[in-house]
Amino acid sequence: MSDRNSQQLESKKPYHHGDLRQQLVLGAVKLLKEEGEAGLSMRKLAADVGVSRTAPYHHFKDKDELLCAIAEEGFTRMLRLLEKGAQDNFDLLSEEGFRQSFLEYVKFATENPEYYDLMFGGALWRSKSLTESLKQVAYESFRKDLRLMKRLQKEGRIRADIDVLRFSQVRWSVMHGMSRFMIDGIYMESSAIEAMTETAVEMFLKFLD
Amino acid sequence: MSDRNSQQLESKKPYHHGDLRQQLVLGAVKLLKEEGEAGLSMRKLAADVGVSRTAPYHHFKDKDELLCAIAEEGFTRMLRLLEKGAQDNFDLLSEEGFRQSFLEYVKFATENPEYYDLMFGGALWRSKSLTESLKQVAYESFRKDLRLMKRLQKEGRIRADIDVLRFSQVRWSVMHGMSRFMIDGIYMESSAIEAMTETAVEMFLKFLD
DNA sequence: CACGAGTCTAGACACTGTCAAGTTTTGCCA
DNA sequence: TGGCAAAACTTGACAGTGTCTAGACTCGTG
Repeated sequence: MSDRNSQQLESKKPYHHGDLRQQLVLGAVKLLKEEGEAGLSMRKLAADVGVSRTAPYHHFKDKDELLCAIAEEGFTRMLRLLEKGAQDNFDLLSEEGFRQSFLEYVKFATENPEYYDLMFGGALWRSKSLTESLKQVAYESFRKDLRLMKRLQKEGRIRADIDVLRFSQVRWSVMHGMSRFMIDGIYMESSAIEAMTETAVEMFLKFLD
Repeated sequence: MSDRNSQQLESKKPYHHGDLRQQLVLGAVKLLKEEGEAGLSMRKLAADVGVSRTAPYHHFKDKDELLCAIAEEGFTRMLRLLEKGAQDNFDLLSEEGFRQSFLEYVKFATENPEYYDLMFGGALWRSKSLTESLKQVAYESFRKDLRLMKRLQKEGRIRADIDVLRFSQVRWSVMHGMSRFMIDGIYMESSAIEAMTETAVEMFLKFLD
């Protein structure tokens, strides 16, 4: 009884347990962080949160749907971070701005591999189990980047003969490739990040001239 | 009895079943191709090949060790392809050579996702279960690329002030990022490959001038 | 010809995702 | 206020997974 009350105090409990959905997502991220992808099971998660094995299925149709929810949160987190960075340093195509945006992207990826894996991992995208809302936020991210590039081109910061769609895709590919190599432990020395970024930035800036 | 004999004819059978190891790798690749990563289980594989569930464990300590063997084969396949390409078109840093090497890499990745996933997937690299022989062939691939770049720099095809290690890493990152986006179904239109490659090639060539 | 190594098998265990059927709790409306 | 449908939760069950152990077969070599 006192358990119940204390739980009611620290988080409003609309129905029985409380906001289980939120707690499941949080708990899942924690499990992923601590034990990796293999360590996240519905049953262990349920036990961790303190409900029966099948309780999560009243909030998520699937394990995939849970993973989609995490990925979705990942995207919003990332967008928040990148937007904040963009405000601090708006001139994306200055040498410093470009470098910063690159480093911030890879930093997010390497510091939040649990999220990044789900956001850009084949597990979700390749199966058709992509949640509609995840699709939306993901595509919005891509479109947002594209819009930014178009604006920069309109302002004359990118040559008119460059296809901004392809430019955006190539830029994202470099960042993605570097991030994946780091996360997956193929390039291991994190010192490489800065050096590689430096080379990449030089390349992009020279291309834009 | 006649089964045994016919099998003996089409493949030498040193012990009981025959070269189970090879057949397991082959069968696993087939399963991966047909049903994806989730569709490959030790038990199903064993049934497919026609042995008991635990038979594979006499040839591979782990499921991971099986996957390593596949990844290893993937590397040797890829190296063979790329080397053949390099012979046909030796001048890697000509516009056409650069384009070709790029396209060939992405082509291999998108046409053999079962291999590519295991070769560069976090599943194997992040866990410490990397086979020694896989590590060797993988690192040899990276070193090979680096040696090539060094040679090109010595020949004056790459400016002396460029750090070839970083150059090689960035180039590989773009190819890897593009490949991953395509394989994972995030960029879907395969027509994008050529357009993106075009942009990337322009960029690299301009960088080298 | 026997024996040990190499190869395969059946049985068992702990785990997984998820379905079906039942129980409790809640919000809402008469 | 009472009652009821719906939402949230539980227990039980099933098929599938990786992998361990103990035993059975078969082969090359002594």
